[in-house]
Amino acid sequence: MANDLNSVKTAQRRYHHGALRPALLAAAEAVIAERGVDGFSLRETARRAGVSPAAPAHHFGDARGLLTALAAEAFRQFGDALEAADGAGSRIDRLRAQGLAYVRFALDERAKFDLMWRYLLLDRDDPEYRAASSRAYSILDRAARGRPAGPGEQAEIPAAIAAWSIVHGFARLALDGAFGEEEGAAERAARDLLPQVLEHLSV
Amino acid sequence: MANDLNSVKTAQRRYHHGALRPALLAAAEAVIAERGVDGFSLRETARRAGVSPAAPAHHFGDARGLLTALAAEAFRQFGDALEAADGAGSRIDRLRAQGLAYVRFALDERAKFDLMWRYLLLDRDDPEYRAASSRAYSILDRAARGRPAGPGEQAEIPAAIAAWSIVHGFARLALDGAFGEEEGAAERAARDLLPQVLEHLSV
DNA sequence: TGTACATCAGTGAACGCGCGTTCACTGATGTAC
DNA sequence: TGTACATCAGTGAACGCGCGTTCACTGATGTAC
Repeated sequence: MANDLNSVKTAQRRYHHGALRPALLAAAEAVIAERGVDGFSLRETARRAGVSPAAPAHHFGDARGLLTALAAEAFRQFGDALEAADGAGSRIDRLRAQGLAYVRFALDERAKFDLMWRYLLLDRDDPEYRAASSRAYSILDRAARGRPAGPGEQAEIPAAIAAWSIVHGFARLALDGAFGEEEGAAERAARDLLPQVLEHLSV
Repeated sequence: MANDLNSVKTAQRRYHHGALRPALLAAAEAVIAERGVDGFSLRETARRAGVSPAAPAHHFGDARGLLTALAAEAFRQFGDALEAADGAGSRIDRLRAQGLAYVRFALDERAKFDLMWRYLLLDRDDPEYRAASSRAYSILDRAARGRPAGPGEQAEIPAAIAAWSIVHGFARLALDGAFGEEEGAAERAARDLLPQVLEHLSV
C-alpha cells in the first residue's frame, strides 16, 4: 500500500520531483557535512538530489540563495536546541545550561554551525535568516536577564554577551582542533573541560 | 645612491627576483585582506608579485604551503602582540589586558586572524606553524597561571581556557557582524562592550 | 683571477577540471469555462 | 465532466571562467679548481 511518501521515493522517472526544495536542502546539508562548507557545490547538490544543475534555480534563485535557506534552517534548529535547554534555576544556572546546549549543537552539527556564521556566503538581509538568527540570540539574552527583555530596553547586556562569547569561543576552538585534532577530542573537551570553564563565567 | 632595497625595487627585468619568498607572502596577505581567505588564489598572488604562476612552487611547494607559511607568520605576530600586552598586576588584570590585545589583533588583521584557524587550508603538521601557534597559547596560559607552567604540569587549566574562549568568541562574533554589520561596528563593540564583558570573567 | 659547470630560480604555454549560470526547450499540473 | 491553455518545474547542452599544477625550457648565480 503505497503512501505519498513512498510514491515520491519509488517513482523513478517523474518529470516533476514533487518535493525538490527540501530534497535540495537535505542534499546540500550532506555535501557540506562531508566536504566542509568550502566544499559546497551547487552542481554536486543537484546531482545528489537527482536533478539537473539548472533545477535549483527555480527554488532558490542561485547558490547563495540555497545556502542562505540552509543557514536559516540551521538557525531555527539551533534556537530550538537552546530553548529546550532553558529550564528553571538561577540566572547563572540557566546560562550554563544553555552554554552546554550551545556547544553540543556546534559539535553535533559542525558544518551547519560553521555555515551559520559564514556571512560572505549568505544573504544576511534575507528575512528568514534574520528572523531565525535574532530569535536564537534573544533566547540567550532572555536567560541572561532572567526574564524577557522589555520593549525599548538596552539591546545588548554584557552578561549575555559574555555568556555568548565564552561558549561561542569554546565551540569554535574545539571545532578548530585547539583541544586536540584526533577523533572525539572536541567532544571530550566539551564533556570534561567545558563545565569547569563555565565556572569562570560570573553574573 | 641606490641601496639594495632600491635596486630590488627598481630593477624591472631581473630574471631572479632576489626576495621572492617574502614578496609572495606580502602579496598573499594583500589578496586575502581584499578578498577574504576564500578569495585566495595562487595565480593572483603570483600576478601581484610580478612572477609567473609556476614560480611560487620553488619556495612553497604548493598553495597550501604558502598559506601555511603565512599563517605561521601571522601566529608569530599574534604572539608578539600578546606578549607586549603581558604586564604586571593581578592574574585577572593580566588576563584582561591580554584579552584586549587578542581582540585588537583580530580586528586589525581580520583576514590573517581568520586564516590562522582555517585548518582545512593549512598543513598543521608544519613545524613552523606548530611552534608559532603553541607559543601563542603558552603566553595566555602563563598569564592565567600567574607564572610559567612547570614541566609535566597539567597542560590545560580551565581559567586559561575560559579566558581564551571568551576573547576568541567575542572576536569571532565581532568579525562575523554579530554586533552590527556597519563599518566600525566591531571596533565600537570592542571598545565599549568588551571591557564590561571581561568583568564577567572570574578566576 | 679566470673558467667550466652544476645548481637554482625563474618562464610561459598547456592541461584538465569543476564550477555557476544561461538558454531554448518540454512535460506535467492545475484552473477557467 | 471535459477541454483549452497558462503556468510551473523540470531538462541537458553549452558557455566562459579561473584555477592549481605540470612541463620542457632558460637565464643567472655561485663554486671548484
